[in-house]
Amino acid sequence: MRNKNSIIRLSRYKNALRRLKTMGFGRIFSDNLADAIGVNSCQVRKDFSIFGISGNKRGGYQIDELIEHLNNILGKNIIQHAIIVGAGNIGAALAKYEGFEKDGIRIDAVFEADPLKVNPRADIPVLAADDMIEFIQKNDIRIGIIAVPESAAQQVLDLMVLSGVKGILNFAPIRLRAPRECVVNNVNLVLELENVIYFSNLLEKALEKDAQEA
Amino acid sequence: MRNKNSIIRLSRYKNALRRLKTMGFGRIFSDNLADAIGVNSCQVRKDFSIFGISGNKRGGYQIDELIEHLNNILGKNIIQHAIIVGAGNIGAALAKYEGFEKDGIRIDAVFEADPLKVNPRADIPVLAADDMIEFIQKNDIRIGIIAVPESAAQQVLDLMVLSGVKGILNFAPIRLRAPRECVVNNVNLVLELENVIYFSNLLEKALEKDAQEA
DNA sequence: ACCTTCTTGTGATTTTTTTCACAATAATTA
DNA sequence: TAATTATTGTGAAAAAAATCACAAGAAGGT
Repeated sequence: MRNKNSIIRLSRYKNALRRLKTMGFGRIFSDNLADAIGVNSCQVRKDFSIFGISGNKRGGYQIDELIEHLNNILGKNIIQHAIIVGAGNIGAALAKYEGFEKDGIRIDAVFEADPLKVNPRADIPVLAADDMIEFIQKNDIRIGIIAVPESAAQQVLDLMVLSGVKGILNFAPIRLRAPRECVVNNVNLVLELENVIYFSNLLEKALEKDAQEA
Repeated sequence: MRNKNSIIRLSRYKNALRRLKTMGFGRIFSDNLADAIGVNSCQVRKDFSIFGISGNKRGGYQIDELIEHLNNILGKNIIQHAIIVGAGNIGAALAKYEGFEKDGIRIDAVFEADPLKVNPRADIPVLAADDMIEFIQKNDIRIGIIAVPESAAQQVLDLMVLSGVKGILNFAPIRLRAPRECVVNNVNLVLELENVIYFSNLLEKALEKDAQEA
């Protein structure tokens, strides 16, 4: 785990590679890939170097091999099973999102506290929250997605961990506490948007200033 | 812009502060705040120092003042108007998400290419994609959210920029090209989940190894 | 077969970010 | 009011990440 960011980039590379492949490329150079994800080419080579991926001097990298290699590193050559907790806006959208399946991630079920939203016959079944622990244990689920309100999030996490979940993607806008043996990754939508607002304001001010000085 | 991460943390602080306030706190120390968002206390003080926020030695920080100050820095003392393009799973969920409004971000409209999904009378109106440029210009919209498929994303960005949008939050899983005067922030849900999978696998292997060695 | 050209792979360097450590100082207590 | 204690604010140090720069080695040309 030499660099936490490099692993995020590996996923990006894989994405870009898939696109480049459909565009007809069979091999690729570090600078093409760098362009595609917006970093510089040594970054690409260094990332590959860290994970022991090697190419061919002057010949670049074979795309198929590269994707295979990345999938191995990312644990994507086996289908990954996950559940979502919370069938609200975000939870429901994630359940319907096709992007996961395409990437070897299967959402096995959604869990929801509101009995009116429970629907075991849906394409992806929406089950009662009380059945979560049993489901996780029976199906050996390792990955959970939390899409419940802030106030319920910690409790959901605790139950997941208790049942054996090892990795959690959390959409509740709050920092959750998890034991060492469980990884938590947070996505905070408001925060991402605030970030855009801040930097675009900043940029606008900087450009105005430049214009005045010129 | 001394440190790109510090601005992200400012949003997190603000979030935590709101929570701490509802819990009855009136003032706060750097180590409480650090705990709340999971960093160490010098980080908090250094972040504040960078943005000229100061507290009271031994007295800590007044929460109300601090929130006010953060809102100023983040440009959140004025309501920020934004639009969403794409009324699919993600776009629709974002439109319904209450988190934005609470934070002074108003979604003024959603734009959608599919005429069947257009509904100008919805709570947040869903308008025809062709009307986007005019809407952005008339309403002086600066912030756009892209929630369309990968294949349409670049085109949407280009139109937004052309119309005057200065900051974009992109949910399409692709790197978009934007001119210097427009900030783009990417959220890639599959990638976030892959990250969880990678690190939880890694952790599990590491723990197994520890157990064997012990 | 040799020369030229292009691209990888990586140690060294630079830049960025985080953490340390402690002087300065406000609140609290005696 | 003086002594004590807790907490800030920040330069300096350490750690982490990105970039440079170039030797090594394939591919293609002559």
